[in-house]
Amino acid sequence: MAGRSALVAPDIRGAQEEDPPDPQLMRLDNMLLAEGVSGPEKGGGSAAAAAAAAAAAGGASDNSIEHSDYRAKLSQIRQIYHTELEKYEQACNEFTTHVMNLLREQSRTRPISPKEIERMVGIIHRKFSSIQMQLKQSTCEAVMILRSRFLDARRKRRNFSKQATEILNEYFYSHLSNPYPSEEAKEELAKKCSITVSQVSNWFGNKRIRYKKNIGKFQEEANLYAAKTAVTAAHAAAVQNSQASSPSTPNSGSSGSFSLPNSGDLFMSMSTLNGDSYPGAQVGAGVQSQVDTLRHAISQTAGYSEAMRGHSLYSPHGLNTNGGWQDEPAPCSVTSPTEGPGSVNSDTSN
DNA sequence: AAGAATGATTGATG
DNA sequence: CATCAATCATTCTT
Repeated sequence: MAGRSALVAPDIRGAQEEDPPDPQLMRLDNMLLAEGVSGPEKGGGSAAAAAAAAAAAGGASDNSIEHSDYRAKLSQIRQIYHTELEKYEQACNEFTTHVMNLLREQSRTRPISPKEIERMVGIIHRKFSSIQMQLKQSTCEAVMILRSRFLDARRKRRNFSKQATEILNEYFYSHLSNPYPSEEAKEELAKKCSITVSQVSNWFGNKRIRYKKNIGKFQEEANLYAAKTAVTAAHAAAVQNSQASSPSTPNSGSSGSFSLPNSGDLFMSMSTLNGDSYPGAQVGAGVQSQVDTLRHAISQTAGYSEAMRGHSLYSPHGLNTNGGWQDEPAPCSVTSPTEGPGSVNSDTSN
């Protein structure tokens, strides 16, 4: 950061930057330079740059909006700074000439030595340069505040777009048994949602915690997204039997649409349905994942009754009662939600 | 305006 | 280093 302090402030136009090595002033100048406030004039491009950034953003608007906003504010500060500085210089010069004229007039009636004049001018300049220093200081302060307000992304955060949250939720609920996307998956999601990878990580971190915190709140969302992904995957199949699995009116928690007497039984029936819909052939891993999501939807809905209300012993999927997802033992093991917390691996599927 | 939702940060932990 | 848990600060919803 202290790289280009080479030609710093030998003179800034007015050039009454004092000879005394004032470290404070040096620091202020350095910072203003580094921040681009007192740097090269940079054309009149403040608005142009902001507009270009905003225009070029197009799809990736999340990051550049903050930046353009920040830059706009910064250029505003810069403008004020330059205006004030110029004003001060002008005032200084005017005042100096004024005093000089006065002295010259007085020199007729009084002998005034040039030393005295010099001293007067020096006093005036010192006075004005102290004012300049105040200006610089306040400008630095403003820049610091601006930085802390805009570069600290915690402030002025923007919610992700609806589409992005949908994509993230789809991934989360379709990988509910192990919602830990790999780096590649994170990159993919980031690209799809036009957010950064760390944002994806943040989102998953928050989601995991908050899902685990109270699963009840996420019930409808869970089976909604699970069903949605399942339908999306096997779109042709679900059309015919829309009565059975349509989540179009599942509101207000009443388990009417999804009420099922025996979870295992319904799971089986759904499975058969799924397999049936797919005309044989490619019944590979793809169908498996669909079954997975469907199973999640079903089990979630099934466990809605009151298992997790008072007692938090309802642990769906790999979710451990102690917390933490803990690797799912088998890719295909069905953890029936109606069972007690004791038996986790009910392997016998019938 | 109050409270919920939400994205980001921080400190602890293994 | 990634994750969890708590917390902050903003935005959305009522």
